[in-house]
Amino acid sequence: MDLTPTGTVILGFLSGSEMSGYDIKTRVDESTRFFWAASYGQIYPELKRLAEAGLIEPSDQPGGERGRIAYRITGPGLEALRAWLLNGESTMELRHEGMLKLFFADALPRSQRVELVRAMAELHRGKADRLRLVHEAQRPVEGDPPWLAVLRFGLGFNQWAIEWCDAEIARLEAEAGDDAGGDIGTVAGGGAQAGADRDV
Amino acid sequence: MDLTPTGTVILGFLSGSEMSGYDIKTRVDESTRFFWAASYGQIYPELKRLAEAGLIEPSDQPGGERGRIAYRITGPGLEALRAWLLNGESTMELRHEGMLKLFFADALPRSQRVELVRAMAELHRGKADRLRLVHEAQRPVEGDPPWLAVLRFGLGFNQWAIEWCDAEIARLEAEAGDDAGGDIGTVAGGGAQAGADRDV
DNA sequence: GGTCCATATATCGGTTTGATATATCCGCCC
DNA sequence: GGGCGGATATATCAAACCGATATATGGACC
Repeated sequence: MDLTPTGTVILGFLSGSEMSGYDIKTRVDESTRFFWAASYGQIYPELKRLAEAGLIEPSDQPGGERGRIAYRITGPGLEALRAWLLNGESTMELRHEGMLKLFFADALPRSQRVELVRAMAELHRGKADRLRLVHEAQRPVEGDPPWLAVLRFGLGFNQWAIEWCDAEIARLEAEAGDDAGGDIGTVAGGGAQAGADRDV
Repeated sequence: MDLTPTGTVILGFLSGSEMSGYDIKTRVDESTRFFWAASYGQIYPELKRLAEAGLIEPSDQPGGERGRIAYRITGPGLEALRAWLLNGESTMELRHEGMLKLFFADALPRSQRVELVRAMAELHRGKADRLRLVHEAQRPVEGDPPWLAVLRFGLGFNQWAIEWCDAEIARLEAEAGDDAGGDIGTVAGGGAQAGADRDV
């Protein structure tokens, strides 16, 4: 049984406690969202598939609570989760629109490039703030659980990014000061040729 | 005319020089891939859409070179590119399987958690190495073009991540040394309950 | 009794991914 | 000159993913 990424998220959460699809989506949005998102459109079909495969099962809890179906993980489910945790694979994708813009920024006069970096800094500041809130909201726990490390990673990354942006802004402004008028004269049209042999 | 993300990548590259879909894909893979990927399945249909919208046009270069169709950006295309660059939006998505695993790692005995972090370190080391190669392959240019900043960002991020992993490994190992035998006794079964109120 | 919000499942169009099919051109070696 | 392999080039597909929204119920509050 090969797990889809969404499948691993579901099993992961269910390994903690019984949950409905709605619960899972809520928890994802307040936790893993920062490095792994999931939508209803993925979660509900995947719950059914996992149940069919016997990795999870609907918990028959008493009392008709609306249409709610809570699921719990089964033995094979736990096994599948552990197998995934230990399979040694580990992908990473970054999708960063600000970086993309910066990459193509030689179609832009120099004075406006710094704006792009400023917007990036703003973005990372926002993420860091939210993570800080989450961090402060934690009740203290003993033993430094794994998810706390993950939170530290998110916070650290965004702080690093903020510093990078600030340094870059400083560089750009210094540069603009250097080459006299470089920030007003370069502009449009030239941009179309300038990057012809761009090749990062 | 609202650009799709892939559309902006295409316009961005074409603002540098004429290219075919194949060229674009190749350039993406050796550059923007690190923070923005694109596949054939996106590029070719998007080229047609952009051409229909008049933002790019097939360049009628002499000599039948196979089925090759190179495109060049038009005036409206350049305008659209600039508008996108300046629209102030900037999303960022991280998809990090290693982090996801770490988040759910209390289903795992402590001794094995460190393996997850080691795998992450390996991943980032690989990315950093490749970026370093790209960096060294650059012919020197005057004036520090924007894409060089982007390269520095990628390199910096991965280096930061490596350091984070190394620190985390050290922490985990120290911890394992602390609570006597903590790395052999905890194990399976307990994991299923341990994370019940996980809430990053 | 009515209003509002949280809970809960379901679905949809559009985008992205990753792999693969198909075919041609070009250099190279025998 | 003939055949091989690799680079060039376009096209397509199933599966996954995303973001938004439709629909409906339960409970709280006034």
